[in-house]
Amino acid sequence: MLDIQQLRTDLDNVARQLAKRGFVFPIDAFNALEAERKKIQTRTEELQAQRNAASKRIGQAKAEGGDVTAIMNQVAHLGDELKQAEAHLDRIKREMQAMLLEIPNLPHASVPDGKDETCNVQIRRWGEPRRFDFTVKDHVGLGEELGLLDFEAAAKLSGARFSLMKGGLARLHRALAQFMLDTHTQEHGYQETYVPYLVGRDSLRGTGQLPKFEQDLFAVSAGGADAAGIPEYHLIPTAEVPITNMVRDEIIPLQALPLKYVAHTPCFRSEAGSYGRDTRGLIRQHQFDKVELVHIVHPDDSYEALEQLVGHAERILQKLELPYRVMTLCTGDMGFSAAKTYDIEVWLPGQNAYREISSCSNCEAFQARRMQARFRNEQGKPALLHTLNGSGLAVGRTLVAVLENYQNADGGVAIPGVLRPYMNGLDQLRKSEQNASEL
RNA sequence: GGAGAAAUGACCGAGUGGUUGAAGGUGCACGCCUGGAAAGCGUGUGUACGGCUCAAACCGUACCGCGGGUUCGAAUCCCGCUUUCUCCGCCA
Repeated sequence: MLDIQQLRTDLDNVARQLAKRGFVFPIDAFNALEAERKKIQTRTEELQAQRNAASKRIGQAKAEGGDVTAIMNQVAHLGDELKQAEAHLDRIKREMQAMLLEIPNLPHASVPDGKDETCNVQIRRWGEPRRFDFTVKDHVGLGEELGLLDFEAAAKLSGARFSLMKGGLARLHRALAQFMLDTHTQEHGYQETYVPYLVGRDSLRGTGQLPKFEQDLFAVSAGGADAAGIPEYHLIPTAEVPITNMVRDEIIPLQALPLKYVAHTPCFRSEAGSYGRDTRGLIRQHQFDKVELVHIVHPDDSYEALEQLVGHAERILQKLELPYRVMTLCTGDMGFSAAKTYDIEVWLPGQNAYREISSCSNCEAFQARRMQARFRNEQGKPALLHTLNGSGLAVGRTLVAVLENYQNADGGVAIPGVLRPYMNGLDQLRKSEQNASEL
């Protein structure tokens, strides 16, 4: 949510900045609503003041045993008008709030202009894609030929965009998540958290998924779908939601900052509107695991924190020796809540392309304002925090990257060195039946 | 799922219709005192929104879990909800 004060005083500039990300600010509607708000609020408060003054006099008169009917008559007519004014003001405030909740964050000055992902800017590259002297397979071919990846079974159980892994592959998937958690907690100073996978609407509003992106979420109601108009819970689309909302309606003491949390969770996304995209394989699933990093920081420190955050995510790929590049997203490609976003894209030999494996964003005070997430500043006054989040990393996509980058001519897949301790020492996924049962 | 109890400021805690933003205490800040500290004494100590302002001061409004209602007036009365605790049932 943007600062209403800023909208009142600097509207044209705000509208111009939002236009860069393809958002058309309803200037006229806003101004009209704001003018009405001012008028009605002034009137309402005036009436309230009259009522309060009269009531006070009634109290005094009664205490002195005086006659009260004269004042009562004076104030009698106020009731209806006041009630009407209050209702009107309430309506306007709701309307204003609804408008505010639909407006995306302002892009930071350092974000490149552009309409879509073709305008993103590469800022660095790490590692060289390996050269293969055989025809590479993609992760689907590899996983299915190993007998460890079964999309048919997943489709039978749940439908499209679900996956089922077995044996060494399922173990590798778990190993990746463990490895990421261990690295972030032991080397990068994050506190591990275990969080709910079902969250309420307030939480989703806080981080910006609601009200605008309801169709991207899965809703859950106790007692089944028939029970509900408004669903009780939503499955988290990312651990960013539960983790960041830990500070909702809180005032964090200055010396507690920065807060750095990591969680490994499944994520659930409806992928509405992505029909036909990435239909093959593990890249785009309704359910996937992710290790998520969240920073809750002092506003002065948030851009430094963003650089650290990206570095922490990159560190995972470096340890796995997977080539990647870091992109600054342009204004037109950023998510709703972000002021600045870096995407990390990993090299996938099966697609002969770099594909997103992490997205790290500074949301500045955008989420904090929605959440009323504050800290007590140097003057002892509550002030809005800045929130950041980033994948560190998407586990499923990392698994894809390992399979494709570490494949051998015989269809086997080497286990990256850092993962072997998590794999009971196994150094290779082989095309043998035993493979699965050895573990 | 059933029965009961509770929810007040940073914290504890008083307050069953009338100058209550809210007694008292703790904590915190500042001052006095002291060689220094403690104790003691004094003063102060919420947030949000709006008006007027360059700004501050000032003024107004709202806020005692949340949402409604009754009333000239609600922390206080009524209704609904949420959360926490206790007991019973069920359960990984």
